[in-house]
Amino acid sequence: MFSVRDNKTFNTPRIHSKSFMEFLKAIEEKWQGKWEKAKIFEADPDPKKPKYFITVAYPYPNSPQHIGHGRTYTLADVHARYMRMRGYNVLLPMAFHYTGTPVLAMAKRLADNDKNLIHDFIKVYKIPEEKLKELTDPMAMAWHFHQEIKTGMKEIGYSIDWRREFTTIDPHYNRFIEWQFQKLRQAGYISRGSHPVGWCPKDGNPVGQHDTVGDVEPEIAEFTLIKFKQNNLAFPTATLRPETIFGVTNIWLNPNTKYVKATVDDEQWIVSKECVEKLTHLNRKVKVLETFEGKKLVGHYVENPATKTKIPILPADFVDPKNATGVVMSVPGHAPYDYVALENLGKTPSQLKEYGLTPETIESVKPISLIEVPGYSEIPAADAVKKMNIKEQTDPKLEEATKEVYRHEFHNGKMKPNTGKYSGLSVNEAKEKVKQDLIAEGKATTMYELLNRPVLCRCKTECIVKIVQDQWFIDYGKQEWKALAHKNLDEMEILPEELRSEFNNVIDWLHEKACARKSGMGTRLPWDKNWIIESLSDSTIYMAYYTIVKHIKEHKLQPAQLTDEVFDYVFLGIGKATEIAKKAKLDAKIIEEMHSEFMYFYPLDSRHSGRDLVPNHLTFMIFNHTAIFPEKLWPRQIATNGSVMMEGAKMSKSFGNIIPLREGVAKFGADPIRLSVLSTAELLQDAEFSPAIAKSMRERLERIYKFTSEVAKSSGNAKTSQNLLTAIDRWMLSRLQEHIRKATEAMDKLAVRKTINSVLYMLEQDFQWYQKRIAPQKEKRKNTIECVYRRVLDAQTRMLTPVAPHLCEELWEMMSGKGFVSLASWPTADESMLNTEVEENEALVKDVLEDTLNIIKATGMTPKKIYYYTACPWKWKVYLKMLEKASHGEVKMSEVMKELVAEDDLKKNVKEVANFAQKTLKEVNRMPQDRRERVLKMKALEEKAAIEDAKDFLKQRLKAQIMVYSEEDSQRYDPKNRSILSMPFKPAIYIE
RNA sequence: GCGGGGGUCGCCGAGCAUGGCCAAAGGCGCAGGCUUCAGGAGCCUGUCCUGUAGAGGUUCGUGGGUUCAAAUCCCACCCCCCGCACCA
Repeated sequence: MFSVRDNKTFNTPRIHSKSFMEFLKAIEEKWQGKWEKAKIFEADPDPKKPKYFITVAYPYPNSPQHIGHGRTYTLADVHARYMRMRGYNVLLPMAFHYTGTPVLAMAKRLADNDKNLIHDFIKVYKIPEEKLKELTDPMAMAWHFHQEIKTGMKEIGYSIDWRREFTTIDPHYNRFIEWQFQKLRQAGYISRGSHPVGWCPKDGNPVGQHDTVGDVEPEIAEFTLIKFKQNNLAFPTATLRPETIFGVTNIWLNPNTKYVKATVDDEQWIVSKECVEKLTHLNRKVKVLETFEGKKLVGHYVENPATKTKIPILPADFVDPKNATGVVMSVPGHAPYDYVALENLGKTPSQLKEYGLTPETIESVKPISLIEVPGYSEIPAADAVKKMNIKEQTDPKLEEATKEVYRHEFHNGKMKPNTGKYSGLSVNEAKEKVKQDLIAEGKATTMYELLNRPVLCRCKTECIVKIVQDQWFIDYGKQEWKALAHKNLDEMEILPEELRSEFNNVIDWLHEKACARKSGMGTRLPWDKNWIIESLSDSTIYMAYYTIVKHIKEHKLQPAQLTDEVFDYVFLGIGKATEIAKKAKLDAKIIEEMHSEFMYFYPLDSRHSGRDLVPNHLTFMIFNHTAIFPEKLWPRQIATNGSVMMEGAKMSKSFGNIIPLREGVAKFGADPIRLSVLSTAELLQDAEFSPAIAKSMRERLERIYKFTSEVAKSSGNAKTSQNLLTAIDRWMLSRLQEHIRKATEAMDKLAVRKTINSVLYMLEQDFQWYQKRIAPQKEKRKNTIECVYRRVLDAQTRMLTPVAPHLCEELWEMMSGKGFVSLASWPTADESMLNTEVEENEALVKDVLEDTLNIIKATGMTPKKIYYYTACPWKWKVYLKMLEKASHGEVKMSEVMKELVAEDDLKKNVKEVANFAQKTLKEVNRMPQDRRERVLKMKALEEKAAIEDAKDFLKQRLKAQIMVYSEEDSQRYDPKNRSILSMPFKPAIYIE
């Protein structure tokens, strides 16, 4: 970094970090106030300007936003600010998503005095304790966080048009959603049916991952219940492997838990007591007739419905009454649990007696082999059990053994001849067939159960599966709809592009999505008011609503006035405005205004969100747009970003490592926070945040501020005559163009990290080099140098504005720019200032310095005098000739020499020429073509002049006297005859 | 299982889509020096190995291959992260 202290001409008052923080606070307030007053972010249709419409997924007001959220919003804001500087009429609006149950649930937890929640509210969210009571009202809570989030967005400086703010429970918005759903229904995309869901019987609500203790996703599987019969009494054994029915040797019941005899629909079943409630939730009619312990039935016989053999009921401790029916069929040949349980039983005759079983009964139960698997014996279960050395049926290793056997049998197993018509089928095929056949014959039925149970609801109740009846779905499974979604995606820009394939997959996977629930806030389904549209379904096309909400507010329209016909006209141009207006009792002009504003801003140019919304919200947005709007109004771009890591762990409430955004802004400043969340990672990756990063960003800004204010203070003129510019000035300006080009290219792809890198680091590096280089001439050329400074700072300030708008406004004002830098134009690279020659010359100086330092390092000497000898003209001639040849194919020594010798001036010293050509050959051949071309275009470099020009600088750096000669200079001092070693781009060096 | 992303010099992290000034940017850390009343900060130098002349050697998950040339292209394998829904 440049040192202010080095600039003796400047007399800087030192700003301490603390006071710089105060300074930041002051300018944040100052500029936010000015922006608001000047209404510069309020965008209205302007036919003279191209528009750019950006939206970000609106926040959910159940907690303050933290720095992690800040990344997504900041990125969108940076995008908006950039496009504004590129001359677009940019609209960036914001709203709040009240829909759903979480706020309700949280308010309830607060009312119930949930300790963890209260702790978070007070300690993390810094909510005064006396306010908590107020927040037990869900609306008050939502409103509180809504305001909290909004204030945070203002404090960090987002360029939002707040006139368009709304919430998703505003009655006007409800009307809009009703219209949307009518449209979906008319298009045939709404369906109805029954659907199994994870369910908390206490709360009476579906549970998803976020509703469970430990955030586990309830995994629902369909078990086959095979009915083993004792006369008319059915023992429905629950299994995931119905094909093994041919190997069933017995039935297991847990002897020490409660079972019931019950009427289930039209049959009599034996199931565990716990199973009853589950069956009820699965919509079966259950009536319990009798309750008893499992041991009561041990020793009874039942009939295998597939083989008609009579098999005994035996006791087993591993049987979990809470899993499915609590009745289990035993396949000891292929199920490790059954195998071990049977062995255990055989070894405990005393226990047998207790259940009235004889050793002979057990003896007669032999494993049956029905699947053939390569690499296993007749009895795979036995193999696995032996391999893992499992002795007890309670051994947790049994879980793994089961999986192993299943994996092998499923992929490589074949049904044996004793499986009747399934003989020869793969297990994979037989499984489904057997199941279907048994069900068709009435010998089996199915039951949903959680695979990963126990799953506990946040309220600590164990979850079960419920079949929700007559659930409403949006049917994303429709092929013709998928085709439209693909079409939209194909035409859309996806940032980062890597995620496109994920979108493609999601579009293919999606099927019916339950779109309404019985509880929560939101909009009621217009045709079935018992249902409330859930949050992922009422947030798919609301970007359109931003374009009209301004008018709704302005004209104080009533929800009832927003009829479906009004929306049809506004969004789809259907009907006649005057007629519709009359019917809706509003002014036709208003409808026209809304329509034209919508048509001006739509389609959506860019949609921003976290990448976690790819498989749901973002894809739903695509689908819904294609269902409702004509193709030319489909979204144009999706930009997603990864999350923010806090010291290595994902920042999230459940980890308790969040920093609320407002706190971060207060502590480190708005611009440093903006910079921090965008500079450490590119879109796809997770970004790392830490106070240290924010602090170092702030310090960097502080240095820029200090430096700029010094330059601004000086009388320096922004203009200087071209012919006063020296090589190094031209070099700086040339480099500047390159950095502008790179930063712009990166911004166009929203590679903000790269932009910041160019503007803040790469440009800065060159700028520092420039300052070092001109240091010896500073006084003499003050005016010109300051002019270069100003040019660099002007471009840097503009390019930094989208990420650090507050500081940049301040810098801009200091440098006496006109108006707001937020509205200034983004710099464009001036091709005419690109200068390869000065860049090559400067590279030469750098190389020379580096080589010299390397020699000093290797020899350990302290130089007094350093001599440089630049290559003589004939070497350059040979070099360029060889380059020329090399650009047409590989150069061969013999060929080159032939040509070279033909030249009169080279003929004289053939030996030296050959020697030099030999040395150059490799370099010339391996040089990349674009560089060859560049060098050939420049011809020979004025090396001597270039080094001569940097003499003062080298002297200062190397603390030695510098002499520069041309190789052929007759006056040269060259005791060791080093000069002969000189090559183009590589002067010879002699150090004394 | 299906799908997506990724493995780089102590750490973080560029570069790889357009192979070649790549021993590989930058930051952090570490070591030495300077500046400073001090704290912080700043500045300079070094930080894979070897080397008393600008050099050489070995590196970019593992193993192959393509090429005059591979961190970069191709193939196989190993390892890590994320998503799979009814919920924001």
